Amino acid sequence: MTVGFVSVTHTIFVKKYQERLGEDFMESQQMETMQYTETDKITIADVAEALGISKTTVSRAISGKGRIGAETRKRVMDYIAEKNYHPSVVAKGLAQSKTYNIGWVMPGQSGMTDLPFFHRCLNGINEVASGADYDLLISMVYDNDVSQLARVIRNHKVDGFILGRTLVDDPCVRLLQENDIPFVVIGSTPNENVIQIDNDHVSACRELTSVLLMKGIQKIALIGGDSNHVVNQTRKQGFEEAIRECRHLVRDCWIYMDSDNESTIDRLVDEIRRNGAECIVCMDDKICYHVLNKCNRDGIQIPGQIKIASFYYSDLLKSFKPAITALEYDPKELGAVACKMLLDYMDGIPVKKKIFMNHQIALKGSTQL
Amino acid sequence: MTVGFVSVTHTIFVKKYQERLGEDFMESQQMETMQYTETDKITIADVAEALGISKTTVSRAISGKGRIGAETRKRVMDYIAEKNYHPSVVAKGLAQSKTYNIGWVMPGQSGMTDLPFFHRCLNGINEVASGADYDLLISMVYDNDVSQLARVIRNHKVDGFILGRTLVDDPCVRLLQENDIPFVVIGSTPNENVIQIDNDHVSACRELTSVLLMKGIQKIALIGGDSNHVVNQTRKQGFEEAIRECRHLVRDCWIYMDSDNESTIDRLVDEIRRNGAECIVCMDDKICYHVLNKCNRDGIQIPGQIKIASFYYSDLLKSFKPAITALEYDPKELGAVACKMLLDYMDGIPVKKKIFMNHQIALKGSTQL
DNA sequence: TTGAAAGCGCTAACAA
DNA sequence: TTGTTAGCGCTTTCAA
Repeated sequence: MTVGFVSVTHTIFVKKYQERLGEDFMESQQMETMQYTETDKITIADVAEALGISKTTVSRAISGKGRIGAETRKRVMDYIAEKNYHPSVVAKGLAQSKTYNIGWVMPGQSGMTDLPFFHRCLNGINEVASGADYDLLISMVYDNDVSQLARVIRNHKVDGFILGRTLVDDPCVRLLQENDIPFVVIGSTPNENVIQIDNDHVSACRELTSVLLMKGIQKIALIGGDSNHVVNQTRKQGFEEAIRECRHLVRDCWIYMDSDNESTIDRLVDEIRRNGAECIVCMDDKICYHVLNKCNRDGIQIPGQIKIASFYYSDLLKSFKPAITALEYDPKELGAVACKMLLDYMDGIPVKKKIFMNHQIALKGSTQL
Repeated sequence: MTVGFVSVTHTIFVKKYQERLGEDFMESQQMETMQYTETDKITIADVAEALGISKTTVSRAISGKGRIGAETRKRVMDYIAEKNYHPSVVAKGLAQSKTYNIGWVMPGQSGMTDLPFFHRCLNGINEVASGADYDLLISMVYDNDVSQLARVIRNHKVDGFILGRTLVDDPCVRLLQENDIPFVVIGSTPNENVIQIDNDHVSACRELTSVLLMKGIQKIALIGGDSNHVVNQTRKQGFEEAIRECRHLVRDCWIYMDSDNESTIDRLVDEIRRNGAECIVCMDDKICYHVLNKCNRDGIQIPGQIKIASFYYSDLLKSFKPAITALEYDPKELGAVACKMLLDYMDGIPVKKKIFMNHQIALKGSTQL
């Protein structure tokens, strides 16, 4: 074993789970085992028989659909409460040609920054879905590999989908449209005929940028991420609109897209400072995070030597001092509305094609004059 | 509108989605709407009829179970390929009293640090689950509110569960055991009769700590998180075992548990330095992250003035210089093995009660002498 | 107000 | 090798 910068592998890390669970591996593990045996459940037929009534009546009592005598209803409800009976949603679904599942599509290779957003969306989605007795089924897509999504579709496991993110030319959207499956996307897509729920990035970014300019910042730079993501396009647009509207206030303006990796950002911060910009606007929390780290490392004072703002706030930025001026959204609401829309749409209710959510501009110390 | 440290709310942020989707809100949005109409799908009966054979035969051709003539089989396969027919897993499940779903239980209030771990687990789980034509159903639990889990259970929507995390006295574990549902946990629990897949935190932490001591560190401090989490207990144990085994090398040793919030950590770092410790061992990535930030802010040199190691490595620590000495695990493998175990267990195959995964110790610059 | 019967799309004895 | 029949657990006409 050596020490220092050398990585020491204590135990080998290479076996795949197929081999892992082979004889050798199992032998080396603790020996005690467990074995499962089924226990059987009570059905609607059992309830009907016990009460001396028909399955239909029981069904009616539970679902509340159709006429039924108040007394009969009470007998059924009391009995099932006592026996702790709960109907099988799967069987109900089969009879109604529904699954009571909705598919949640998210990237398989998400990183530290997207995950909290998705997770908050999920909280909102889950809240309204479970309220309608729907559950969420995960399908992960890897870049352009939509085979997992395709599996869920052809297996008829869900009634509709919610996409957590969209690309400019999104293969999931195409697949879903070809198969004529109901879906909504969180985010925006140029694709027509897609139900979209999004923050109003254009307005939000325009507003924040305008505020900065009106505060007196004359030289401003934007560092943006992957221009293949729709959200980055719209943020860029908002920034540009503000610049145009306030052009009398602007002396210099720089825009760098596709710059969301650390080394590029480090380089850009240097360049931007050389150019004499007063403020760096970061297109998202991750970019901002790297910019802030770069400034910290180099001892660049914020807001003294450079002002910083972000078009997206997240926990990543939470522990920086001074606090960061940023746009704030509510992903949980986004998810909740998306799910409600999908549910309505699946019920045949006409829904709007595009819904914009509200935002907040939080001006903090990082842009103080 | 004011500027500076004041938070400015541009658009109101308070309406709940119920209201949001009410008349007023809808009116203010873009008017174009969409409406969904069902299209119907082909079934096994259609295939059978078209081919002039029975449903059973078709079923046999597809499932591969039971004897069937090679030619008949080919006719069926060709026809369904042509018609792009795929059997309904839901109907199949009903007939077999299975759902082909497995429940994925994760905390609803997860933060930046747990999420990447869960997500990687999910990648592994998903890989083996979909290989067996199973899908993942999300159930979120909020602290001790397990009502979402209870819903999924009583609706009979899954065949088994995987828990992404366990608490010392976990209400999910209790609920699942009471209902006699198959499940496995990722992580460890003192609870007997629970199938557990975990990293061997005790050994790993013992090994890393020993290495540090053998390198010549004599005064060492541990900052640990919530002692209600099993994983934190086991990490503490590993640390203590190493201290005991190497007591001839140790001059001073401090252990602080339940210290995973920023302000506590800031205070502890000060205290630990006053005590003259040479090395801070952080129980997880989040704690380490805060320690590193504190050191950066205060200009404390690493490893010159203090050495830092972490019992858990994650992307959070990626961009620090020097690189951080840490234990490295493979969450995807953890998930994959967990899922395989669950599947076996549900099939009635005896499985080991406890599986330990391997780890790596990566010695980097942050602990260099 | 209640029930009988058919059916959702598939599997699994049991026969042939 | 193939088909008949009876479910899986629920809903939904249609009659009574």
